[in-house]
Amino acid sequence: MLKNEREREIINFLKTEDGFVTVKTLCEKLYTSESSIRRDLTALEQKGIIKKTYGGAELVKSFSNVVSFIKRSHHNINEKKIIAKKAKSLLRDGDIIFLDQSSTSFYLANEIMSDSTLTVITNNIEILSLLSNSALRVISSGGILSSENRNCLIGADAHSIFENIRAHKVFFSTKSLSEDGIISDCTREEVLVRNVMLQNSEQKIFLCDSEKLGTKSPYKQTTLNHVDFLITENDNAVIFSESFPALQIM
Amino acid sequence: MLKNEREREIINFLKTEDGFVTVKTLCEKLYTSESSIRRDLTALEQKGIIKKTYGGAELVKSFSNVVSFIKRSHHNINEKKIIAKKAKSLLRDGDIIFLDQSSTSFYLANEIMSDSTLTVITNNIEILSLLSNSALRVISSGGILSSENRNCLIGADAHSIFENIRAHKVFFSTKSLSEDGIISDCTREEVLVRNVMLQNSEQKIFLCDSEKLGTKSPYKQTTLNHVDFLITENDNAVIFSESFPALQIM
DNA sequence: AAAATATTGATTTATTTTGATAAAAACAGT
DNA sequence: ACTGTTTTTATCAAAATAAATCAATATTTT
Repeated sequence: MLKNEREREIINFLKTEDGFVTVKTLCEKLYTSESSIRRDLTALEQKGIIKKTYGGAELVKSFSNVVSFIKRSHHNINEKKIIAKKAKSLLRDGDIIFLDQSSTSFYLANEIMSDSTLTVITNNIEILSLLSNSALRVISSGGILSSENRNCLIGADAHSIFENIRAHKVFFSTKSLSEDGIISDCTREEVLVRNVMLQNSEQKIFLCDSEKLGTKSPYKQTTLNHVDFLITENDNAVIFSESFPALQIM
Repeated sequence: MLKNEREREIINFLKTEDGFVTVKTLCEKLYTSESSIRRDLTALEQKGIIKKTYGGAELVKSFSNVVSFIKRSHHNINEKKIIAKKAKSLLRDGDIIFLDQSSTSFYLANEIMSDSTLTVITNNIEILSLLSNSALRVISSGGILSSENRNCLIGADAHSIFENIRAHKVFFSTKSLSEDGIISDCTREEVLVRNVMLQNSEQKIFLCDSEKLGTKSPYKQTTLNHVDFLITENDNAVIFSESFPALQIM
């Protein structure tokens, strides 16, 4: 692996992890020696992108737009990455996809960064920032920056993009999936915009780490019988296969 | 295989891949020697299309690393911060403002992060990311992620937000301001969306670090007689006070 | 067709990058 | 403050890549 390539990977790593990596981790992930990693890190530090610390490096804080989304708490990162990998396997060349405001969608965005045949439409500003470093065709919804999560766009202007584009697939995730197959979430406005995505997409793919399973949230999004794929990181979701025979579980 | 044919293929390769290829890969894919590939690469580099790196080459426009953005934003950083501070002094409580896709606007956004009475409308995704960490009311345009700069939204969906909101002030910046007062920029789509901002704002405030002074770019944005304020980091702009008596220079 | 010019790939030479090692520095626990 | 461990820095030879050179081939011009 070349220096150039590594530097990009390192930045990417910092962005998708919590803004910090150890030298060791980088060695393992990038299959290279400590020396090289250290040299890369000093180079990146001189460019002002990262800050070396004892044992590793972190993204510089001053460029909050590069870092912004890292501050947000992403839980169950590993589960979400597994789900993202599975979700990726459903994609075909040339697909037009909606990615919702969930963090799981963000990890999917990360997986597809180099699939330049795809078109991504999203209201998730973390995804927008991330994919601004890719060659993908990206379309953002407009709208009001959600006052609750501050990571997505909502309101009428957010709806209009999804109303006017027909997607092959929508990938989405919410807070809760109850035993009876009701998918629900916590904020009304976000449910509304996600609904528009669901209505205007041929396939609906629900990304659901098993922690959500068996929980309930105030605002109903949809039910599993309207969903084509249910992707979890393990096999816990098979309980739905009886009640929803048409649902494909991955 | 002929030279220009190869060059085309190389560019094509860079565009469809990750924005980076190794010399080796090119040798294999194009069935030719390292020497030829290297010669092609140096030629393409001189044309300014690619940038050679150890082991390969990358697209120059390449967004694909964060570096490009940081470089851009770091250019004349102090001047831009001075301008941003001056611009901030024009703001009143409750103002609704348009911030354009320029990096100078980004620094203004940085200055106003704690003024929670303001409403910001922008097509600059860096500003969007930044202000997602603030308490400001923020509205984003929709649109296509610009393929050139990868830092802003363009196209019809970008226009519509600015068409439907009337702002108190628009803060904007472009590549060039010539001696005769013509403000111009490099990409047509960006000029267009900025135009909509200008049309729908009461006051028009041009942020212009003095390096832009006396230069010209292909696409005309507007002229100084349509501008209310011209803000620079020093006094170089006073030369315009005679020709444009209505213009306020800061 | 011959001459002039440009392009190619092989070879050699120079430069950059790499990984290993040892010594210095930073850290953690006592 | 001392000790053992981990991490950093500095250095160097080996490996990988780039640049320069040149004869052979291809292309264009005359």
